Amino acid sequence: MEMQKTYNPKDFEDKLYAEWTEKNYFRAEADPSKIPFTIVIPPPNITGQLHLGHALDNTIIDALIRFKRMQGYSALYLPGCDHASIATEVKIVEQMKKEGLTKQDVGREEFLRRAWEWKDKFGGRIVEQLKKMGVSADWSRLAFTMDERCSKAVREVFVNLYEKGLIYRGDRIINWCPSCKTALSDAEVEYSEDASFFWHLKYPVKDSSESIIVATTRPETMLGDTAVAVNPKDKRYEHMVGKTLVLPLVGREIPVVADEYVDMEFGSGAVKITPAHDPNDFEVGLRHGLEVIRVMNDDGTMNENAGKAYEGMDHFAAREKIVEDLKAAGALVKIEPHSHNVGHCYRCHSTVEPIVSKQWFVKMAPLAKPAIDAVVRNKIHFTPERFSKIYYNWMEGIKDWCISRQLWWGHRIPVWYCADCGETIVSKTDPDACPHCGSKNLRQDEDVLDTWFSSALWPFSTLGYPDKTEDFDYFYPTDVLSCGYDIIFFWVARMIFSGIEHTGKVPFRDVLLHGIVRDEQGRKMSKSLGNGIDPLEVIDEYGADSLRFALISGVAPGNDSRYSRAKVEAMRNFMNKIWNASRFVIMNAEGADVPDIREVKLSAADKWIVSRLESCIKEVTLNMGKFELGIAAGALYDFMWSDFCDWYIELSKAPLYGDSPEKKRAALAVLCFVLKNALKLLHPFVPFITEEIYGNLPGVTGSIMISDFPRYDSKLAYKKEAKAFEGVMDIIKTVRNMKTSVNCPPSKKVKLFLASPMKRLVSANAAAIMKLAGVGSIGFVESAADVGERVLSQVIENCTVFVPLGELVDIEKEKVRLAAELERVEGEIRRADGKLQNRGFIEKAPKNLVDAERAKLDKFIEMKEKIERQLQEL
RNA sequence: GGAGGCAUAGCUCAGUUGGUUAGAGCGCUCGCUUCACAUGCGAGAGGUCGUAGGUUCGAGUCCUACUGUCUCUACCA
Repeated sequence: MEMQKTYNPKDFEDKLYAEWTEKNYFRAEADPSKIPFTIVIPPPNITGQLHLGHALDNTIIDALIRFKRMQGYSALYLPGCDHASIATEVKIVEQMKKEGLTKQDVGREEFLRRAWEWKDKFGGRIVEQLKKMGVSADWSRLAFTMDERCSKAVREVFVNLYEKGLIYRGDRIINWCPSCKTALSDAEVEYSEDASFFWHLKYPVKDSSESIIVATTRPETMLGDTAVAVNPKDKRYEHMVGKTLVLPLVGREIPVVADEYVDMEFGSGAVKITPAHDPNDFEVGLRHGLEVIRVMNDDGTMNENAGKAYEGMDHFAAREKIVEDLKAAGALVKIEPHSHNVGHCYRCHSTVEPIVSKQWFVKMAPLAKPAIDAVVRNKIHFTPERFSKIYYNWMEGIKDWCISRQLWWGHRIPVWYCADCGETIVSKTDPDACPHCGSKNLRQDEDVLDTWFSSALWPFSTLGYPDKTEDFDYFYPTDVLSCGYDIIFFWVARMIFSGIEHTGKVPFRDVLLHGIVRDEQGRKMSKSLGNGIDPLEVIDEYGADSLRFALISGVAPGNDSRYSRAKVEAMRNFMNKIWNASRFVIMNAEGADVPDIREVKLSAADKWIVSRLESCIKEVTLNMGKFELGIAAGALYDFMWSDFCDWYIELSKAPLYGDSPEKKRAALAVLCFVLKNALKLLHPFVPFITEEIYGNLPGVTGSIMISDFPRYDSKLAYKKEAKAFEGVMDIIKTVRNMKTSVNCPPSKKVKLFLASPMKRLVSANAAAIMKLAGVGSIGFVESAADVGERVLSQVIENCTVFVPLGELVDIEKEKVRLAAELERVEGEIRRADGKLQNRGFIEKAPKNLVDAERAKLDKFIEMKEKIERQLQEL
């Protein structure tokens, strides 16, 4: 088959993916003769399309999966999507708004119909995007958080937790989004420093001329005040404690209480207490038995408790009016600018109102303890390690998890209330009648569960839990969990305690965290900035492999990275390089009989590249194991481009186009051997191009994705030979350098003279030296004088290089250059000598390092002598 | 308030348990119609590794403080 001159991924990416799918290569079997290796996808939200963060996620995971699959594991990449309760619901509400409809207009049933329609559309789109990326996921196991399997797990878990007393319902302060009209968990609130004001209010003491001043950032909540608190140690207010105040505008009589919570240094040292609308005040209220008066409705408007003047007003409007009225009543002391942290809904960004509400909660303390333990005892390991500290920090201070949401899209809470006897029924299956009174008049809880409640079960709900399925037995616990560090709390932590609690096992052994993919200027990609990148567009322009390699190279675990078109372009160039190198090999191998490298006599250059390949195998394998994919990718980039293309392919041209059939056979054998193995090493990162080329290699059958990953072979390491051959390479580099330094065109052939003990090696590689350095003849001499012309000379390890360049040589310039060189070498001698003079170094450093340093010193001393001789001869 | 990250070439970043003369890509300079590739080839310039101490035979790497910067987290009304 003819290969195109340039790499054109569109010619084969889709075709190969279809072939892989058709041949069922992605399917992982519960095969007892193999070791399982499992990763579950961080399920993308069905709210929209994939972005570069997903692309990074999936590149990392797919690389690990393909690597393990090639190593003989039964590698399962389990794909799926998340229903993303609140996020999707927001989208659907928006969509309906365009039609002039609200949730209430269409009703629950129709709303859910629309949501499923949305799911089918976007879920399908996400799957297509993942396929474009080349992800080798087992689509036969495609999961969705609201499918039957996962929903069954949700009910199982809810009921079990309830029965263990770990789920309860109660009135607590929660975060309320007035726009989404639902409760939010603490994790779903984002704080930002907003400019606002501090309103100082004066509350008079009953039947007295005294008053107390309090400051607030939310004056409208004063309607719900049921006390004023001061610090018990505060001398200023000692006499006030126990007195009664008259709440302005309302006229309610409220006590002054003493509570440690109050910071004497802050504000006036007196705090108005609104138990219904502030988490701290709620706690104070509990301690002092204060009344809880809600003055706001769920939609953020004031309710009847706020009084007729404000009822029905939005709280922001009410705020203005209340401030006006307070001012008129003489209760407003002053207003000062103040910036403070305000919570916002993570989906719609409205200001979150803390309010008292009846919600379902998960009791966290008993769940957090074993989850912390699992990481402490290294049953789960974080990469990078530092994230375990962040995990501990959060887990140790965790509060109960509010799991009920006043939404429709999601898992409906499996709780029913009997209208006749008031019984609460919590059940895995829908009950027909009240077990207490037999009434059929049951009403299911209206609310759904936090979307993260089902995500928390993902590693086992997708594998069949609670049923004891073959998949569950074989693939669970999973091996690696890879995702961005931004969802440690939302997801990773919750999977850990859920896995331990419900399956008795940690859900995965390794957590591999990556950073955020930012834009070229280092900004987060976001809708509002319009700086998001669609992976599909990048793939369309450069191919999936280029994108994958760009995302993964130069990136360390846990570190943020920047996306730039230039980076992708550079990697596209690398793909083109691989493509053309392969084209070179295949063209030369065409029609020839390519032997195994063990059947041919290897040249020094051959042994060198094979040696380089072996160390590359070692480095890639090692770093894949440590999740250092960036390092592995970098090693491959260097090996492929520098070692294989720039050096070996050029070196191979001499035997390839020479007149010895034996040497040609050997070179061909090595070219094919090295290329084939390099492609295998590259395959986990760039699956398409490697598969396409692999199929064109002579004598190769089958797919690269199910071939064996290369194993380091010490018999092919050729350490000594490789090192020796580097001497030849140094000669070539030196000659090139010399020619450039006198503006001699590379194509102009020069005569080369060497004073070298490596005479045999040089002679054996004369053809390569002549070709790569642009040399016409090679001679051996003792010193520059033997050449008999004006020469440039350069002392390198084991060798002095002389190139007669006649008139081009400027003696004075040459003297300066040599003097500089001498200085450098002398510097090295001082450094090495200093080290060796140091008794501590000799005694404490490893012996091989000391020996190496001695050898180095000898080498530099020899070089110094030679350079001095050159200078003398000039 | 608490915690964590980052600071290395003009730019973007690697640098594995401390150990050769600190690397890459992009950019820059010079030279190349070399029969795989100009999405290329060769040569080169460019860094006292944020500052100050410390540990060590040895520090870009470990410790402490400081400066700058980013992020997470938290109940200061």
